[in-house]
Amino acid sequence: VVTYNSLIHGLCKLGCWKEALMLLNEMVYCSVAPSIVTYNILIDQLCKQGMVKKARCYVGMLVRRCVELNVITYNSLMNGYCLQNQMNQARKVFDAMETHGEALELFKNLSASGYPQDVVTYGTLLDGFCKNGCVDIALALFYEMQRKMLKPNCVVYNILIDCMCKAGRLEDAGMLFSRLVNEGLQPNVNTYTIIICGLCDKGLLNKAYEVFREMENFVCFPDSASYNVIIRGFLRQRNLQRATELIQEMFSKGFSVD
RNA sequence: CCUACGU
Repeated sequence: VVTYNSLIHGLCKLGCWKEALMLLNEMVYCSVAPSIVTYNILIDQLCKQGMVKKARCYVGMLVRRCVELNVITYNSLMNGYCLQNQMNQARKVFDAMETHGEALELFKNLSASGYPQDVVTYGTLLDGFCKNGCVDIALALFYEMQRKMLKPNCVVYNILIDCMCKAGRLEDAGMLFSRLVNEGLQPNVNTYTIIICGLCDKGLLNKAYEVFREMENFVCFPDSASYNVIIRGFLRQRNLQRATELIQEMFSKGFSVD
């Protein structure tokens, strides 16, 4: 099953749906039962490729066949709606996941109740609202998850920090960063890249460069995205000197420029 | 072997 799942995952990512479905048929033929992971891969990839409608139908079909789904299935579907900016639909999936199944009928036969929202559920919805410019709703969710005793992780903080940076609210981003550290969490490469990006967008390249150089002291080594972000920043300021220097540096580390 | 974050 694991081998089939990996192959199906790869084919779906490449958009080779025909081949993926042939493999699915083949596994049934070889009496290898598809698992929940197999279904989740199909649903997630349909969603990521803009076919939420199909994903939704597929979930409906699995439910009718009494296949046991899980929180990942619904997180994927919810993410699909977020990616289409269909936040009302995303919210409906979210509500349908409420532990105490009354919300069940809000989303016709989704049968999502009893799969309590987890940190990823919140992170997904938060990100959806942030990307749709609903910062306040996102923040409300951030507080709501804590009331529900779900500890925001680094990804959740990154989502909010990115949102603040993109809104030009660097002070708020900074406060969230402090909070992340105060909670005993470790910022990761994404955290720093997000902040560097925010500083670059504000034209604060010296500060951005400082963060870029200091992140290594916190065991976060700049990756290809970090380099690309700061190089773009310097190019925008016409600092070809610094940009060239960094391009060479990233090349020497085996990264490539976008 | 599957789900949320940075260009």
